[in-house]
Amino acid sequence: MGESLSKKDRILEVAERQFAKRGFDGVSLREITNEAGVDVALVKYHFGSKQGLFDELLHRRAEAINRERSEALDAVLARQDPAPVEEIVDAFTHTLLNKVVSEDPSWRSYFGLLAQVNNNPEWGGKTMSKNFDPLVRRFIEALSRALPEAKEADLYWCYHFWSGALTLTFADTRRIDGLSGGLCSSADFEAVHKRLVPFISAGFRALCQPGESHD
Amino acid sequence: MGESLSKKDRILEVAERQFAKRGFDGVSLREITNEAGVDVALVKYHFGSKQGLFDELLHRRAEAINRERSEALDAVLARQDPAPVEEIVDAFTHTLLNKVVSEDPSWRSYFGLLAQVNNNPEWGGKTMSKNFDPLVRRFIEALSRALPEAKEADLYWCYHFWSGALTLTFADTRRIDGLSGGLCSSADFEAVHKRLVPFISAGFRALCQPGESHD
DNA sequence: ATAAAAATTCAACAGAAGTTGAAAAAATGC
DNA sequence: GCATTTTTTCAACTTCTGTTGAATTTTTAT
Repeated sequence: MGESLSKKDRILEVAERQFAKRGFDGVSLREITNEAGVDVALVKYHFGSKQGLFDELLHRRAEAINRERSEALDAVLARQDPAPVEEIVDAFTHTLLNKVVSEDPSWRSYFGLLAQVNNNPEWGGKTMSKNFDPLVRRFIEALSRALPEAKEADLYWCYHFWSGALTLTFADTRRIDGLSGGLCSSADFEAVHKRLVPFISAGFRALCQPGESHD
Repeated sequence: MGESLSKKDRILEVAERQFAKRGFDGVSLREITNEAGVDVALVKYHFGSKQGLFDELLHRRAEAINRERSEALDAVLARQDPAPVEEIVDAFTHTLLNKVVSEDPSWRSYFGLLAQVNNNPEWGGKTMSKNFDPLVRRFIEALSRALPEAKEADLYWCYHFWSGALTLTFADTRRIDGLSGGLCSSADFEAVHKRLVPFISAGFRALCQPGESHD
């Protein structure tokens, strides 16, 4: 059989892609189940509800991400602690971008999903926090050692900007393609990786290193 | 009289707030018209369709924003051209943040709306481009003069990161409130303003000033 | 082989969705 | 005051929404 995925997995795969593209309310269960070639009722059986399906999507890859990122941070800190800002920022970022560049395309859908969630004013904050804040705190602590003069609030705001930049990247709106007249491509995640780390690191230093006065 | 707005304007006001909070597909016309105290059919009469209402919302404030930002840039460049990166970045940013801080709360809804649009993978890129790209190009040209060694692609990517950071701010997800243990507040746009400009400016310099080394 | 459990299908409901044509009301111009 | 246009209401119609109970098939374990 060419299609060896279970019906449950087919639902997950299609739902991930469609939710990422059109948002939670922008896709109906029937659109998902039709594309997956299964009955609508299976959603209730396997996931309880539409919201249950969405939550499962979000959760199932979050642990893997958190583990990989945590290990990447461990590796950096094992070599040197405090570590350079660039290396900490890179540990947080390259895990995601590598997955998008090299591995199966479903990861790209997942990060698109995260982009939707991260910018959702209703429940996005809570959902992101539940899945990722413990890990983020580890990174911020590492950054706080790398930038010993930093005020804590500044570190959180820097992370906020960082998160926004990364998120818009994963949203993959193709706006930059037209804006740049074809010079840049929204899907060129290698180009992003090369630039995001120094960009964000410089931002952290500017706000969190002594001598820079911002208030 | 407390309520002197026309029915058309009441629809616009409620729709702006609700779309910003829950997205285009997350709100029904009846929720909007009920809250506004008008008949559903008025949407078709005044705006043609739900999409027409949304487009009108987006468009009606875009021109004012573009004009103000353009004048802010003019003022900076009149004083000095090439202008310092910080001043150019600030001209782009403070127009929005000032409106959110001081003026009527509907602006905050509008920027929340922009956050929704900017991260929409389906039609967000096209919509943002149509409304804002000509102005963005002016800013990028000014930045290109401020950073004469910059490669063009780097400038566009820097703008992309910048846009993402600003956008997540306007999404106002309150994630940072919990993450920071109450140290930061998602709604504290003054705190953002104080930090965003140096953060983004440092990013631009890091990527676009080749000689500058930061280690 | 058979009984129990898991997975899947079927048909439907009850409500909500965007849209719409026609009638009524209000505002406008003369 | 009357005719015309603009605005608003009313009622409905399809289509689609998430959800669900019961029946059926498939798998698993014995």
